[in-house]
Amino acid sequence: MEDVAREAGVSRALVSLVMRERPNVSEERRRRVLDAAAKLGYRPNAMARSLASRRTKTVGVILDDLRNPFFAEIAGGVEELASQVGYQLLLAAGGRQARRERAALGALLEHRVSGMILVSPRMPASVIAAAAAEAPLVIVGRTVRGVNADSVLINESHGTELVLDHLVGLGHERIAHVDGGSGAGGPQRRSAYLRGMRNRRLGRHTLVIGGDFTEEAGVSAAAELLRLRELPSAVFAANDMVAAGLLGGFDRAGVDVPGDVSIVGYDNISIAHLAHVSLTTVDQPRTEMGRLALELLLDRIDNRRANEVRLIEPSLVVRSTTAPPRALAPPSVAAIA
Amino acid sequence: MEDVAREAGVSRALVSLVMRERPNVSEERRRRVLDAAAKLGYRPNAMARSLASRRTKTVGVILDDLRNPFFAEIAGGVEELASQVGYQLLLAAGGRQARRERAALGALLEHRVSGMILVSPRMPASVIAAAAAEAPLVIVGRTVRGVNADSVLINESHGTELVLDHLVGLGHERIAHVDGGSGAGGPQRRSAYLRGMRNRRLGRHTLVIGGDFTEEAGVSAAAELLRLRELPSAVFAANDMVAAGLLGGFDRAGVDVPGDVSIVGYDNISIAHLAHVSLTTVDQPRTEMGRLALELLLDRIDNRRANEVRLIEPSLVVRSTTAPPRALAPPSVAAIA
DNA sequence: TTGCAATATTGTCGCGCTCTAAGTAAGGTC
DNA sequence: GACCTTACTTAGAGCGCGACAATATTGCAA
Repeated sequence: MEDVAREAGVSRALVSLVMRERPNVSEERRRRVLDAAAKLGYRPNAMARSLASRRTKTVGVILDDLRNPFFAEIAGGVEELASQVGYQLLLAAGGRQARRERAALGALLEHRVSGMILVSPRMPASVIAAAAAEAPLVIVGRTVRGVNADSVLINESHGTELVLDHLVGLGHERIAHVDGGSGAGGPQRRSAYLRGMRNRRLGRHTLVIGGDFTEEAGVSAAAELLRLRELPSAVFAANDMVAAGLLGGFDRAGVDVPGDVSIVGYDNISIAHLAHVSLTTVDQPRTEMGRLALELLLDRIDNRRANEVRLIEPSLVVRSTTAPPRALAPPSVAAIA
Repeated sequence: MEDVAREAGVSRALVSLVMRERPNVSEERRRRVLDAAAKLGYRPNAMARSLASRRTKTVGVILDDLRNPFFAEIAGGVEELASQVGYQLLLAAGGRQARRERAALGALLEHRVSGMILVSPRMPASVIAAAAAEAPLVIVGRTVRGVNADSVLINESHGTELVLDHLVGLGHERIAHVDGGSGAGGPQRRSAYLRGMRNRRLGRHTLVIGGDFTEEAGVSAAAELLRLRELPSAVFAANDMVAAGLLGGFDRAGVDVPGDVSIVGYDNISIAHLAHVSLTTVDQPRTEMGRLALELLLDRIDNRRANEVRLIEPSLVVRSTTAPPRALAPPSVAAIA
């Protein structure tokens, strides 16, 4: 900085003012300083700047795994806004392990991030509460009671209701659910399914197949369903990967979708709309969720104190894996023949 | 740090030694210091540490877009290794725009990252060369001549050869290519296709449809192909998204895949293996690419100077979108009837 | 003329650490 | 008893800035 000042023939303080883009610097000096900086290849040191100003222009994001498109897209939303407002992104993955998440959390706090976004954290609430005391926090996809943080939540029960409304509207009664296990949204979707079935007086048709959020779970769920005396007329999968597994499993077994059985997924991942899949599913605006999370975080960095909870409303995307059940379907070509 | 030292009844220097996990500190003192730190909620300040030590434990990654699984998976590979070796990840997306990439580059350099990984950068070579002078650099998916950096490259022409071998082996001659535009690997695949066709004396069947790496490009390519007097017997798509678009477009037009036309993709994105897609495609080990890029970078940070180029060999994954062309296929059921 | 805002300078402190150099104290070794 | 080595302390400099505060220097209007 000294050198730049000398080169430009100005004071060190003025260089600092120019670098921070402060007002009240004449255009002429600004140019001289910038030219000198360019000539000398000077680049302000973000570390020194943060140390002196006690502010960093970085936010931390902790998520499960970048290779899961759901998380990657949320991170993409955060990144997009961050780069627009001049923030850097410090990213860490916890790999579904609370231990690794805590390590990542610690590292981000050592970097004195301005704030953090935790996406579906697995850590105990106490750890999150402690973190909230050290940096502004926004939590995505999980509720943590009594923590000073904002939340971005998906209205899982609404999403599930949309699915049930759609299927019941088509005439389905025997609607099974393939579970997502303990992953983000899994338990909520499951319990919303159970509740929704009861409320529709379909409790007797309730059927939950255990699983997780993988395609393999869908494949084995299909196998399990095929072993039943009678196939349900519709299956609500915990997410699209499971639905894809179901599709594959049924396809190989010669079961027609949606003729013999309707399938609904959850997430609307990019594959869902492909013609060969064309999966009816519940859409969640992931990029917007990331964006919103950072918006809330930036507000909070600017000293807003209220704990906001933003409920994201999912929507149903009807494609071609759902149809009325066999009994109610219009006579098929085979029947006519 | 002062406070921790006082609390633990030791000197400030010792606290520093403990925090840096240096040897020659007795277990007893180490415990006392760590306990005191925990009690006071002390956390070393990474900024101050970097400033004083002139080293940061952070690496920067610049990629196109996190919402593109290809990039997200590479980033995932980088992240995985980074967290294992105690490095932080500073991530920035360039959104396919050289301007934004340069801004991200500048920001990362201001943060004095230990090194950077550029994934398919769009920036001019001169900018990259300048960056290489400021920080260790590894470039993924692009060759930049005369730059002091390591590279991780995919052997695109080998991948393309695998595709052509496969299709020609099945008996195809009229093999069209849907282009990927100027994106990463696009031009290479295109020219490898042209060369490969010529070498196989199929130059007269060469047909390139313009496109980019999107599904929409695939859909409109399908439409364009359908307007021809005669459909090619096979189509080599620039990537899986394009292939998916082709599948959709052909499906809606009643064209049978692989009966009427075979389709090969490129990338082996997660959807490719789904039963309802089951796309024959070229696989690239993305996570390993990310991991390898960081390995090279860490070597380079430790002062290795040679410019290494690692060529990643893709492999062909044959699924069900490819078959012998109609003329050579065994008589169909319809023909028998 | 006085006044005053915008512009610029000078200088000093301190952010929270690392690093070096030099020293002390204890125990172990020959 | 001289000499290590290991464990620790003391002291200070300095990393590259930002944040003042105090002071000039300029126009330009009242």
